[in-house]
Amino acid sequence: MTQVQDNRIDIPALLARLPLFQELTPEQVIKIAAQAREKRLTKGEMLFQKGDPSRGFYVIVFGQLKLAFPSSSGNEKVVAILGPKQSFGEAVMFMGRPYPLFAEAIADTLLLHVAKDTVFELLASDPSFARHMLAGLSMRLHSLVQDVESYSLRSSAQRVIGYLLQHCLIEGDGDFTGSIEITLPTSKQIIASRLNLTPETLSRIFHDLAEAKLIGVQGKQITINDLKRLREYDF
Amino acid sequence: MTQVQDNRIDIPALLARLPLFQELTPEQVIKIAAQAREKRLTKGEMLFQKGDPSRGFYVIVFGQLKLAFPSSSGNEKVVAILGPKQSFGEAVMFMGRPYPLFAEAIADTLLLHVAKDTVFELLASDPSFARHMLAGLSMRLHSLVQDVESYSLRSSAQRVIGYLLQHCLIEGDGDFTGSIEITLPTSKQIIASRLNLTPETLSRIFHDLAEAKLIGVQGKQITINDLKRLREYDF
DNA sequence: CGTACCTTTGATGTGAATCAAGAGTAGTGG
DNA sequence: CCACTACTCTTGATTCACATCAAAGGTACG
Repeated sequence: MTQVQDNRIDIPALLARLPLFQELTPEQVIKIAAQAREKRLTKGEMLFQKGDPSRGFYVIVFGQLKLAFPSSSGNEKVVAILGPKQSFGEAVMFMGRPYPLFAEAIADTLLLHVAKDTVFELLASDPSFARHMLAGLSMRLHSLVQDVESYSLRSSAQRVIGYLLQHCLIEGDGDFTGSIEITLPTSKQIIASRLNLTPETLSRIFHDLAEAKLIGVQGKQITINDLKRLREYDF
Repeated sequence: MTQVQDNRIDIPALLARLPLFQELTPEQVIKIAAQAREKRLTKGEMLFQKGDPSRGFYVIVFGQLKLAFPSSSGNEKVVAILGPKQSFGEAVMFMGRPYPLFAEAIADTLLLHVAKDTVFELLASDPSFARHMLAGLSMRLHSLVQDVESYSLRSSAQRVIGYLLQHCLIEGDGDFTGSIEITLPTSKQIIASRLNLTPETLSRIFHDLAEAKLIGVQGKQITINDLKRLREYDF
């Protein structure tokens, strides 16, 4: 919230820390920063709708947003929950097609928009940028493939466990024998959709896992009591 | 089958026709061709297993193969059915991770293997190659996102219809008012898995659509009688 | 021409969605 | 600070789409 009020942010420094721009020269980073557009969103605001044209890609400075498919029957399918330092929209930009999904801020958010032209100039001048861009898209592709595997081969409980385990790796600092604390990044509703579940089903799964003493649930705080047994919970 | 016996194929000419290599100079294409390795597979043979390391990517000259996840319970999940001129394995190559799925020939197949080093040299020397590679990965990402949408938002019948409609666009040559013939590229078993269905369910859906006079089914020959009504079949 | 696999058809089972209420929990304004 | 509104989350009863199980044709191919 302190930064929201601050209109002057050190954009070059911020960009230079992103994996995507890691190997660029300071001059290149400054050039991108100069050409990038700031975009502020308040919670609940739409960044783009499905079908909108793409003019570049986005980087999240702070805040949080979701990428999701709209659906006739009101319920939507969340594909990704994104936070600071994450970028999105690259693939759509390279294909010159309209967005296949919509983006909505789920917290007050500051974004940088990097224009297509800026990217293409960089690609032409710096092969290492191309490699990073390719690596970035490859990662995205890989995790989507993982999602497809989850959706088609795993039960709802297994998907929830997979989600928790993935977030252990990020948050858990070495302490693997004891209990691990996770803070859910957003509402259970949104997480349920991300896991292709209804909120009711997610709630029941948390309940069952808690009853089996595998985890503890207290609002957004999840305690993993027995990592080993959770991994093997394979019914 | 005639080409299988022929050990001399004009590889440069073949490569030059691929979208990926479209803008390369003749010299570059010849260089790739010289460094590419031929790989022959007979129907049923594995190209790589889940977990194998990647040393480059593949291009299909002729034949057909499937990319799929193995599953403990024997049943597998087919992610892609690939044919001539299609490439695969780029993303895994760029990430330096092992394959997340396996590849199996579903017909006698000839592949070209382009080594990682070759790709990286090209990337460094030709920005247009980088753009094509990025466009290629973006397309792949886009279609995976479509798959995720299908799996999570559409019913089994809708997925089957979507599959048929997609194949109309490729095979259907303008004649939109009359009936359109489609030849399924492989067995119904594999197509069912690709659509996240059991063979039984796919069979029943074909039966229902045929009963409603929307399509005709005769082995691998599918006749679409009423494209308009098929598109609107939304139950 | 027989064996092995693909495909169809029918009967039954089940995981997760849907429907329906109630219990937190969080912001809002008087 | 407390009541008011609006969500979000939980819990239970019921339903349904699709899978599973079982068995009988078809089809291909050695």
